[in-house]
Amino acid sequence: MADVISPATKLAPNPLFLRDEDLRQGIELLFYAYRDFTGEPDAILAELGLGRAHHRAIYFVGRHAGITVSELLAILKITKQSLSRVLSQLVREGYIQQRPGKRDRRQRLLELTEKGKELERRLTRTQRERIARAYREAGAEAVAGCRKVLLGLVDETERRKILARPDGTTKAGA
Amino acid sequence: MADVISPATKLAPNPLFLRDEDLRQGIELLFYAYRDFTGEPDAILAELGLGRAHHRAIYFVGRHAGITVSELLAILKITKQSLSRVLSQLVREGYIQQRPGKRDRRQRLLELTEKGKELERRLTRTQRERIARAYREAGAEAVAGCRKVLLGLVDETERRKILARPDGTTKAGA
DNA sequence: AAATTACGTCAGCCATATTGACATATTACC
DNA sequence: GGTAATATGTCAATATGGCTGACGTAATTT
Repeated sequence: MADVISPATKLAPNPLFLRDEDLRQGIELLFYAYRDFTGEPDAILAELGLGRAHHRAIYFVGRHAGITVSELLAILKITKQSLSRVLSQLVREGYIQQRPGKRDRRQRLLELTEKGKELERRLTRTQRERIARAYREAGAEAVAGCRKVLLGLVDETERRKILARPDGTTKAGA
Repeated sequence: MADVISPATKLAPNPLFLRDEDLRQGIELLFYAYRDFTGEPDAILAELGLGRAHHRAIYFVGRHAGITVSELLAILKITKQSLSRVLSQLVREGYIQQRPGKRDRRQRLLELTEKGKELERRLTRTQRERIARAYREAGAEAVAGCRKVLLGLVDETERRKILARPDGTTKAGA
């Protein structure tokens, strides 16, 4: 039960659901799901001259109003230069608003403007509906299973953060 | 039961697992899982001067030996110009081999060389291990649920193709 | 006063995608 | 046999979203 994955072999007669074929199906399913999951918002964004990166920023700023730049960087795992470009465009075009932190005035706490919230809702709606449909069709039990598995795919160090994060929505820092 | 998603409202007292909060968790989980799922192979690829796009091509050519260019395009959903660059590099560097179709000699059937197979195994191994661990920890039932949900996220027209695809591995065309 | 932190920015590079136009070989059809 | 359609490739231009490295500034910490 310890060596469920026989290294570098396709013919491993693995027990259960851990056969090479099943794992490959998992890899592919994740690819297809992600591919189609991002398709609809991408189309909306393209009209506005924005890209997927903007969506991610808008999404997480909406989710954690008052988030700092470095916290956002930690979530997105990109460099500050990359984020900076995205963020400054969103500020320039009035989707996101910055205000200095109260406790630490070096910080620039981020929040969505009304325009930003509107776009966030519009973008997220398509994904929420897609997920809701999938959830509904699969049933509560399957959903619980899905969450378990997906969480297991995340780097271990990140897992705690994610579990700690939800509900900690209103972190108005100033 | 029909309008489980009340449009543009956060406070919808939805039944079950379909509350806004749950759906958002789903969105995020997918983001985190995908982010970390692609991290390891990306590092290997970077050393070789390749990118994620090369991985995808290698993966699916490995999975469907003898696949045609247009079939591969249909899976990846990118333009042929994009694929062309990736593919010609992989051929040039000896990871992928082309041979004309037997029945239709316009086709260039794709298959991995030994070098390509080696790289494919190396890349896929990290993902397979990650999935295997997640599966093992979550249990068979959760895995089944996960598959159901992820499949539900895929565009409907694609779903059939995916279900039809697995096992149809050996499509040696020439 | 000096070091560190939070953030921004400039410059340049690379990978991955796009569209549009055109070329070639092959097959299919009338 | 000639024309149309198909499978593939290619050239050129463009955009996006990452990256590294270096430097700057304001605020906080020590």
